[in-house]
Amino acid sequence: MGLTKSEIFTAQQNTIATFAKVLGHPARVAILEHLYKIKSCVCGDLVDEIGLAQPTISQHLKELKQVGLIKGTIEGTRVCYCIDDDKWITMKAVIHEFLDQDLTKNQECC
Amino acid sequence: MGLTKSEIFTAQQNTIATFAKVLGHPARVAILEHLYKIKSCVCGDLVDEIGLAQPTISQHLKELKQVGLIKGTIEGTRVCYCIDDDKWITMKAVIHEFLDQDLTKNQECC
DNA sequence: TCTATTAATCGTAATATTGCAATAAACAAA
DNA sequence: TTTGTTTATTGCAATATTACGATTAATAGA
Repeated sequence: MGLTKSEIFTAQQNTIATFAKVLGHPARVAILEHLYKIKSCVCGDLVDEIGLAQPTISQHLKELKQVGLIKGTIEGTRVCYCIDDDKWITMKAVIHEFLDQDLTKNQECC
Repeated sequence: MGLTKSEIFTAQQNTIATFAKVLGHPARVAILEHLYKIKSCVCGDLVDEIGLAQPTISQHLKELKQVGLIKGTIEGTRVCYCIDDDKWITMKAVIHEFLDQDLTKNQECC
């Protein structure tokens, strides 16, 4: 079907999945890494930096913007993209909480 | 195309994306959470716990198994699934490293 | 052996994702 | 106004994902 049944999961589970999903493509990982490295950030730079066509980059930026991880400011003909630090911190907290579950070994089976 | 151009990204970027992708569905998040809570872990339990059909759960388990996050041991007619702690630790390290990039505010733009 | 139980696989339908060429939109500068 | 620059949008093709019914495979137990 290709359609996720989000209703049957908790809000937390859906939140984790939403953040993880957007990180689930190397281009978006690369974009975020690049936005961290440089201070002034423009889409054109990203097209050069990453080896994908401009519409493709634009689309990945859109997805990152939709979950709120980046924000874009129009500056003339250019758009200045940068990471939304608050959202990044939220994502970090959500994913960390999930990943840092207690590693009590399940020795009873396996 | 639907086909990710992994060649143009670094191994680290691809690794992050691979782990994130598998966490990018609430059912798989729920499965992992459940496997953490209980010690003895069986596929049937998961079908009851999560509200998806048995073939669907089986498919999600397969994806988790493919990235190595879980392992299954056959026990009679049942299969005992549990988290591969080593792989979990690897994933944690990889994702933490990415998420904990220095939050040096990009005040120069935005 | 026959039956029940459990999980994997197959097949299929619906939808989503990835990628890009072509085009549009928005603005700066000549 | 015209031209160039930059980013977004549209439209499309190819592939991937999600979900499930039907079936199969494997084993336990009567």
